[in-house]
Amino acid sequence: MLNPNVVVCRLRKLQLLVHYCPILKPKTNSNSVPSFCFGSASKSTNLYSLNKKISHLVRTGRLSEARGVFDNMKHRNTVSWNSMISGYVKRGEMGNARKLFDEMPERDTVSWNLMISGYISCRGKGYIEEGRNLFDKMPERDCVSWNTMISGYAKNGRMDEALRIFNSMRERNVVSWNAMVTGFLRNGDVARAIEYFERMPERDAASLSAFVSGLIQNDELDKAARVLLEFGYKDEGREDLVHAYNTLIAGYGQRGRVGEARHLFDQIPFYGDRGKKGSGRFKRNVVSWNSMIMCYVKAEDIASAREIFDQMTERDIISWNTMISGYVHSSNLEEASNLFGKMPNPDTLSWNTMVSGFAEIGSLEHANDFFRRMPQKNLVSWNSMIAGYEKNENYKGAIKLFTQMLLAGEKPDRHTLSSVLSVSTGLVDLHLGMQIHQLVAKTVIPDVPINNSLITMYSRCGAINEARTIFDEMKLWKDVISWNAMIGGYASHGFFEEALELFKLMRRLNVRPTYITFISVLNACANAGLVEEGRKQFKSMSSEYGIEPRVEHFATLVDIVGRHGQLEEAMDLINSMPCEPDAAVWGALLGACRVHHNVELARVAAEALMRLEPESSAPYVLLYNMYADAGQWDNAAEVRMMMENNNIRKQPGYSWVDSSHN
DNA sequence: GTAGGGTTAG
Repeated sequence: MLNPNVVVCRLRKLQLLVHYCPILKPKTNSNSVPSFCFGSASKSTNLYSLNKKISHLVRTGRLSEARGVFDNMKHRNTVSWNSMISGYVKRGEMGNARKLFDEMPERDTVSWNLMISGYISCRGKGYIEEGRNLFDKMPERDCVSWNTMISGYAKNGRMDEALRIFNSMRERNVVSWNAMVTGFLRNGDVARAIEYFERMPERDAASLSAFVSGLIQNDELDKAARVLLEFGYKDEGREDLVHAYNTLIAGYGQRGRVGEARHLFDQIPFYGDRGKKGSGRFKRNVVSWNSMIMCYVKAEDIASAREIFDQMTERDIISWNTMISGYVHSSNLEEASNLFGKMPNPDTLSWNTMVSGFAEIGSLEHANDFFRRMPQKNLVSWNSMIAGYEKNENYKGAIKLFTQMLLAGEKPDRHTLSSVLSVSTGLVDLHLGMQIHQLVAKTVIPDVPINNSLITMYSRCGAINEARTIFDEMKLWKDVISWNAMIGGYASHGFFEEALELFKLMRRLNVRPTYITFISVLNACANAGLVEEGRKQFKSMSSEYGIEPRVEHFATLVDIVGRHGQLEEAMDLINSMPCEPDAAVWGALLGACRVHHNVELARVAAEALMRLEPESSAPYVLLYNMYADAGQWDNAAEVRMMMENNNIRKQPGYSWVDSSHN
């Protein structure tokens, strides 16, 4: 067993570790530079190839290696500095970028633009202002600088500022217009996006695909389709017009409209033929095929997905990964493994798909095997494996891996933290949960799901006031899960009035309850002995909200009315059930019969239980005791005989029986 | 090496 105190102690240390050194110091690698001498003839070629090397390393995310090369260069030009700066900018390490920018001997337009872009695209205090500051100070601004400002403001939701920049530009190019259209769409202003799209003096393929993609993000799928039909031919034909079509195919797929996606996919060759001589020529590319696979995968039509996949003459890594994920999502890990074995160069994403696939179906050994063997892990790899342990209730494994992850220098994100919060909930370990809560506060901006996990954790651990604090702090940013977690927390900890009070508030605020809400509400009624209220809530479920009661709701209502002595009503309820009553339902009835000494009905309930759970001794024992209490010794003896005949041994504890009789 | 657009994993 894992000692919780040890875990807490270890976590506290690791927390400090994460807090004080979130990112490993860049390793400088002097061996990565060839040690031949730099003659004047080879100087420029060396400079060129080293610059290329830096940009390659930066592109592949190997920033510390790039820095190593950079530091060891004898001669650098502006491109060397700019490449290095771009690496830091891409990672959002503006401090490091700024240091280089300040140190570099000569800055060109690209250097300034890089810094401006880094600052203004960063969500963070003061960054946008600093970007603006540099923009204002910049000696010779080019079109890229202006466009950077537009898209930066747009990314941060400040379309008013973006517009001001746009309006003060003397010369705009197509990118300026595209950035405005994209900005409006990103901020949900479809009307103005349309206006600007129509006002554009010229449009290129990017204008069209950006517009289409933005419309789709705003759930304007049909508008997007119309735009494509209207402008798709007319516009100067560029091969990359297919981008826009690919977007729409994927958009259809995302919303389950596979038929339309397929239609568009099939039409592309015809669109391409329209302007056969000269313009308007484009054809399906690998992304079109991949998107089509994805559509079928989303629609859980794996056979069709495979058909597309098999028809492809050229596949890229995304084709393979999408197809594999299709098999993973349909729990066909055999075929997924088969494809994984066949694919040319599986990348981290491929490995992650396999890890999460096996974890999802509960094969932790296989998941772990893939996880251990993968050549390169990323945050998703760790998260998938940790989530796998958590979902399969291997909490010890989850915590162990989480610890290893922190030790490996990987910084947890909301996915990690949400998993380990669930671990705390599963272990009902308040101390662990509080530690994770602190980590949450330091690491992420809490969103609704994370707050919900916190509410669940605190309420499950009995810290109902802490749960309520989080709940109240969420203000308007609650969803139905938040309400369910809080109401459920109250109901399961004996705060029935609070549970029902909160439920009333929820209804007043027009939050639609779910079947889970009603389980808690009925539970509260049951435990508070509120018979009439219970009946009323049960009825309102279907009459007011159209939620058909499930077996859990019936079980609770049977418990409510049964315990109140309304055994006939309880039996009628069972007979009226649209689904098969389960052990919980019959158990509730049996418990009620015991309290109210109704041996006849008890026998019915007990026999049903014997059928449903042939191994369990509980119904026999209960029935025996009831007959004995009633002095019906013949019947009691009969039950004992049945027990012996069926080879049932008495075992302690029956969870479904009324707790007061346990 | 800098500005706008398409497909895959938790």
